Parts: sequence; structure tokens; C-alpha cells
Amino acid sequence: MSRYNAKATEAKWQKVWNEANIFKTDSTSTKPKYYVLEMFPYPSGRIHMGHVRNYTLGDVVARFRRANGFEVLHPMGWDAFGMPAENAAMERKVHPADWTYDNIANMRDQLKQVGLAIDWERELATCDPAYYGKEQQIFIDFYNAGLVYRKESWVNWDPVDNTVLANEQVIDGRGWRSGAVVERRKLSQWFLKITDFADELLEGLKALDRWPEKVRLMQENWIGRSEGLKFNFEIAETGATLPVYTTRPDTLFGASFCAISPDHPLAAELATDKPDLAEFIEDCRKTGTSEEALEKAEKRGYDTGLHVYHPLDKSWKLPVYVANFVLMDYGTGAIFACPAGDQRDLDFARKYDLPVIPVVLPEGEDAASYTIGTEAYTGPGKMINSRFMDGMDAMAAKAMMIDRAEAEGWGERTVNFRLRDWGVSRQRYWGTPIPFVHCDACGVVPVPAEQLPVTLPEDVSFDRPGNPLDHHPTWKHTKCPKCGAKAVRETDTMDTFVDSSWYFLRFVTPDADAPFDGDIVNEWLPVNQYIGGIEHAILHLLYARFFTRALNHVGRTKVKEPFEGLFTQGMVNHATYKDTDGQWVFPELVRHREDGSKFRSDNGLEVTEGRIEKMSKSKKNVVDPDDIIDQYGADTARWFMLSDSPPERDLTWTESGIEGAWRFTQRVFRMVDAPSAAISPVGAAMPASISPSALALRKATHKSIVGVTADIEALHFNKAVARLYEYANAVSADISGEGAPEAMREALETLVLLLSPMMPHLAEELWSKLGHKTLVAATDWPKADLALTVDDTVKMAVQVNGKLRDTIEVAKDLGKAEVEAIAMASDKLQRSLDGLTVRKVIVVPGRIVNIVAN
RNA sequence: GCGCCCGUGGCGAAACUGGUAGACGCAAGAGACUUAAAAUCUCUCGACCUUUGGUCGUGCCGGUUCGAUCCCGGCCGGGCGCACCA
Repeated sequence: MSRYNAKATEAKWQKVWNEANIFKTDSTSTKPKYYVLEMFPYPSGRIHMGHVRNYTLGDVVARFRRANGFEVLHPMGWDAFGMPAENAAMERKVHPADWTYDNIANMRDQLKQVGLAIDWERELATCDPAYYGKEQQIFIDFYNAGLVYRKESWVNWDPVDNTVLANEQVIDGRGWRSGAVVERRKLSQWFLKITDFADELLEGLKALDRWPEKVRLMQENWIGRSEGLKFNFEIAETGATLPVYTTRPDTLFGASFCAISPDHPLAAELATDKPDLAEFIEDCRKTGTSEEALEKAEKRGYDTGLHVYHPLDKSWKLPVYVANFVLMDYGTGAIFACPAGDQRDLDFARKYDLPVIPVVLPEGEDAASYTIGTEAYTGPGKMINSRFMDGMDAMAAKAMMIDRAEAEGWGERTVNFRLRDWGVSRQRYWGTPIPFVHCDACGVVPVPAEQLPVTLPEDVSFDRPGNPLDHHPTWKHTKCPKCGAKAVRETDTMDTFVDSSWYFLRFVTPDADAPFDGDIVNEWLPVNQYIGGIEHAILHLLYARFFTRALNHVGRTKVKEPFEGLFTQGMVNHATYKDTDGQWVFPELVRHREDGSKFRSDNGLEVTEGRIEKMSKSKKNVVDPDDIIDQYGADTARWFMLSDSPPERDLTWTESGIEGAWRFTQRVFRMVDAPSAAISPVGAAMPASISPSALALRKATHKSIVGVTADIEALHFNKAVARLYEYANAVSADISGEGAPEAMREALETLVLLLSPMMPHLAEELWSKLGHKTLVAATDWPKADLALTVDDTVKMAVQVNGKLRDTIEVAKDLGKAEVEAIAMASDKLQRSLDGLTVRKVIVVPGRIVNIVAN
């Protein structure tokens, strides 16, 4: 009996697949198409277990669909632009391109060892000019369609590194790298008009029924549609108008003041001759960087001394404040405040001692005695203190007020979104250059298509702060494409989320001159199954949806939604270990003693086991995929990742778990290598009459085909695994008599084929051991003989008052009366009915007999 | 604060979303084989009791039902998302 050598066997079959180019996709195939895609990785240099899980899940789907007759597209690429490459350049003096391509080479080797059924000929890297040049084309398309614009916008500016920081790079108001206090600066930035599609993106969510409800909800909240009333206040002192937006026009009679944003033009205007206001505005800007700071900041205001007339009563004037909690880029940047119905307004009113008039009366409260304390009431109720609205339901009053304002001409129904336009400018080197030129005479001019791609210069230095593109001696100097005069290139590069917003389209026709071939893309998109982490629930998935719609809008595709099915997999966790010095310890260094205590193999210190947490380098609770594959092989790692936990849930990696998977790998190998019973030759016909044990095995075989197929289709891989364990147990049972060799061959072949999407190398090895010259990867999925999946008899539970008393086995379609008679004949049942009177008997055929008695 | 999701043995989980709770695996225990170990194989494995049987048991309390892990209401615990969006 030989032992399974995973390492050698896996390398052997990977070579065979590679040489046969078996996973190559024919884009123009007439077979039904299936596009399965996992979120492409950032080339950090090494794959981690999260990658292995992600790509294994996708690979099972890809191999399963292939076996079921689909032309499968399953590509791989690299999300290769971004900051870490520049950090490496600064820290280690390696060029970002070299660093990135080295990492890609490493990770490609690692991924290939996992044995993925990928068409590697379609591989792409977003940092390749052949990719980002097409992205520039798309960007110009969008510009021509009015979806790209420049705007002065507030950014987080690091004065030491001379760069713009993303919100998450600002920690406690300081730059994450330099530690310098971050300033708010106004810079001219490039924006994509995602808000043009806000309504569509929201509406489109409804049809995405193969997306997790959770993700759809998160996107819905992110888009944040609200409906309300926009109207103009008239400023009493100047006669100027001040537009405001409200979702609660029903609370207009509860108004107590009006507030404008510190960034509001009116505030700036007033500040010119009010130094203390200018100071107040400056103050607000300083605190306004991180979201956490915003949350904690108390409500503060500046009384401008101005007043506005109430729109429903010109004799009523409201004071105008500049308030730190009013956002300039939502609505109109100005609000009317009803403290009784809004917590922020209430906090503000209490602080500045402004009136608080309750206007919505909650159910069960008395209008005469109802007051607002420190909590605003935002729920439903009846209107009070609101003149002509008194007694109305608040919801109805809102609708009525909007209609009335429109009818009387002083306001209009307005829809607002929380979603902002997408700022894509990054003042960095390692990204897609924004393909525009600044000309003194012509302004901002797109680079003509024939001059694309605008490539990054290679000779850059990172020893100065700021954007290397900006201080490159020659790169930015060019000629205006329009007038030919001296001009300057745009030195901003694009947010890397742009790169990942269309890669799934490029994969379909990776060699197209255009960004992609629209006709073929229309055939392949949407992606049938997209798989990735929940952390991309909003940004990446929303941007990709926007890009797809925008590309549709500019006429490049007919596709509107990129991903038909989305699956978000859980994280890979591991126990944490600490030694007596308080240092985190890698799991591979932990040794167990007989009494259950643990110590470090390198220095002997005692080790204690801590919480199970997401694998992370900082806590050292990681296992290296290379080590695992080296020791157990990729199949065993794949099998373990698919067993036990449902794929959407977190998975805890354990030593005993991978050991268990390894035992199963060996066991299946032995089952075929040294079968427990004789097996018939390849292709031998099943005899017409077979023994009971052979029939039992055949039934197990065909039931397993049905079960495993359904489980894989539903992505319930853990259930498929459980079923395969059960099936392996059935195949190990004693079998003899007529038909036994044929049933055993059928069983072993079926076992191998059902395992093959999960353990592809083992499957190939055993398939060849079973005498086949073909590849499992080129073999059809087994088909169940449904006649063998149904039993003649069925086990039914017999209950008294809902409690199990006995089980009976009866013919499958026996009538209710007969079933009842058999149940009643049970001794066990009669014993438990002793002394009781039967009131009613419920028979559910095939399931249960329940006797109601007392 | 608002919204959403989840609570089942020592552990990961399953139960065809109203019909025999705990399949399958891990861990543990007992035994066989072995000079011994590893590997392998067999058996036990929710709790309790007066153990050929019985009672309880799916976070807690209640409801609907012949029957509830599943449906409804209220708590408790854990997780995630959003958060001055007017």
C-alpha cells in the first residue's frame, strides 16, 4: 500500500493541465457561458489564507460549472497601483514598478500551487500601460459625456509630506506617516459624477436578488435618498434670499432659528467685516477633519445678527446663526431648525437659549402638558401648535406642506442624496495618470486618443516630499493638443478604486484595442458569480456598478449591472498565543505538552492561548499557505477551508482541522489505491440483476450525486463536504454478490468526480488509477439515475401530543388510514396511551403521525 | 443614537424554513492491532433520573399551533454597518 504524496502529485497534474491548456476560455464559444470571478488581489508579495479561501471558493464554482457543460471564464489579475509600492520605494529604494512586478511574480507562483482552474492567458495588471491606457480612454469618454469635472474641494493636507491624505490616513488630526497636524486646504480636484446615477444605483439594487441583503442595505443607506422641501428664506435686513432644504416641512411652526454652514458663501461674506466670525469659521475648519472628531464636537454657533422671515408668517422673524454642525455639501448648506423634532437643533437651542416649541404630539401624551426636555421627538404623532395643521397626522402634514408650497410658489419638492460625487484625484506617482493637459489659452484639454496612453515616467525619485510627477524635470511639460502652445500635464493620478471598477470587463477581451469589445462583453456580462470580502460592500461594489452604468451611458456596452450574483465570504481566524514576556507567538512555534500546557519551541517560554481572531501579522496568528501546501498539499488545505464552516461565515483555522482533512485525503487515496472489494474494468456494463448490498451502494451513489450537486449549486460547500464524508463511509461498507464489482467501480468513480471541484489533483490521480486515460477536468459531472434515489418505504415518527413515542416504516404511498392503523398497532405507542383518551389523530403522509390524547 | 444580522453539545455545524433536534467533522474516552509509538480499525460521546425506560433540552419570558430551532411579541447577550445628511 502506497502513501499519497501530495506534493509530487499536485505538481504533476498542474503540469498536465498547463500543457493541455485546459482552462483556456473561448470567448466566442456557443456553449452556455458562466463567468465566475473572485476579487483580484493587491500584490502585497505573499498570499495569505484569506486569498486561499477566496480563490478556492471561486475555483469550486468554476470547475463545477465547467463539468456541467458551461464555457467558463475564470480569470486572474492584479490590483497593482497604490501607496504601498511608493512606501517601499521610499523605505527601500526600490522602484515601485520593480517592487510590484516582483510581488506579482511571487504571488502568481503561489497561486498556481493552489491548483486553480484559471485562464492565465488573460492575466492583467492595472499598472500596465496596456491596461491603464484604456482606463484613460474611458475617463475621456466620461469627460465628453459630462461625467467628469473639476471642482475646488476641501482636502486633508499634510504640510510635511506635501500631499493629500485620505480620511483614513488622518489619525487624531495628524498625518499617519509624518505626524504633522493636518490642514484643510482647498484644491482643484477631479470628480466623477456618480450622483447622476444615484437614483439608478438605488433602483438597481432591487433587482440584485442574488446579492446578500446586507450589502444591498448598506448601499441603500450609503446612497441615502431623502425627499423634502426646498424653499427660500428672505433675509429681513438685506432682502437677500437664503435657500434651505428640509425633510420636515410639517415642523415649520416649530422653527426657532436658521443656521448656515461655516463654509456657506454668506458666512464668508459676513466674515469680511467681522473678525470674530472669521476666527469662528477658521476654528470650525480645524476640528472638521476626522469623522470621530465631528461626532464628539459640541454644537457651537455664531449669531450673525441677521434675521429671516418665516415663510408662513411674515410677522415672525428667526435669528440666523453660523453653526458648526451644518454641512455645506448637503442640501443647500443652510437649514431651518426645529429643536423639538431634531436632536442637533435641540442641543443647539438649549445651549443658546432659543425657543423649543413642540409641534408633534406622540400618542398617549397630552397637548397641554407635553414638553420637550433634553431629547427631541422624531417619531410619528399628531400636529400641535401648528395653526392650520393642528390635529393632522405628521406624515400627512409633511405631504400637504410640500404640495401647498409648490401650489403657492414659495418652495419645491426636492430629492437629496447622501451620496457625493467621487473625488478621484490623488497627488501620487503610482497610479493612472489623469489624461489631461493644462493650457493657458485653451484651459483643460483631454489628451487625444492617438496619444494615449499617457505613461508614467520611469526615472522618478522619492527622496523629496510631494508628488514625484510634479517635480519630475521634464514629464509634465508638453504641448497643448489643441493650439500647440506650451502646456503642462495634469500630475494627479487616479484613485485605485477606478482601476478596479472595470477590470471584470477587460478580462473578457484582454487584447482588445478598445478598453473591451462591447459585443463580446454583452455576451458575457454580468458576472454570474462574484466572490470577495464584505469589506468591499460599499466602495468597490458601488463604484463598479457606477462604472458599468456610465459605460452603458456612453454607449460602450448594453450591460447595466456588473455582478448578477455576489457572495461575500467570511474571514479566516486563528487562535492567538502569547508567551510569558507578553510577546505574540506564531502558531508554528507553539508546542503542546501532555498536560495541555504550551511552550515556545525556540526559547522554551511558557505560552498561553488567547482569543480567536482574524489572522493578522500584528498578532502573529497566521499560518503561511506555502507551509501548509508544502506539508499537506493544496487539496487538503482546500478541503479544510470548505468543510465545517459555511463559506459566508468566519472560519477558524486549526491544527487538528487540517490534520482531519489530511486523514480524509489519505483515506480516499487508499480507498481507490487498495479497494476493499473487487472492481470491474473500465466501462463494464452494470448487470440487470444485482445483490442487495450492491443495490444499497448504488442507491447511496445516486443519492449523493443529487445531494452534492444541489449543495454546490447553492454554494453550501460545507454541506457538500459532510455529504461526501457520509458517502465515503457508505463506499467503505462491505459489499458482495452479483453486480458488486460494477457497483464498486461506479461508486469510486462517482466519489472521485464529486470530490474533483474541491480536491482536483487527488481526483486526477485517482481517476488515472481507476484506469482512465482522460482528465477529470475534461470529464462531465455525473448524472443521477433518479429511479435509484427514491425508496419504497419511508420512516415516520409516531408522536403523542407532539412527543416522539415510536417510529414506523411504511410503504411510501400508503394511505392515511392504513398508516394510522400501523401506528396504532405499536406496542410502545399503546403503552404511552395507557390511561389516555384519544381525541384526534393527525397523519402527515411521509412525515409524522401525531395522536392528540388526554 | 439609528439600521441590520446572529445566539443549537466541549468545539465547527446540520435539520429539505412548521413535522423524529444535534447529520457530518473536530476534540475527548474505551478497546483491537503493535515489543512500543505513529498510522489504522471498532465502540461511546447534550443534561439529568429510580437506566429493556423516563424527564428536560435550540439565549431568557410569553403567544399562535395537534406539533415551534423555524412564525409573532417582549427582554438579555454578541457582532456588523452608518453616523452632525436637516
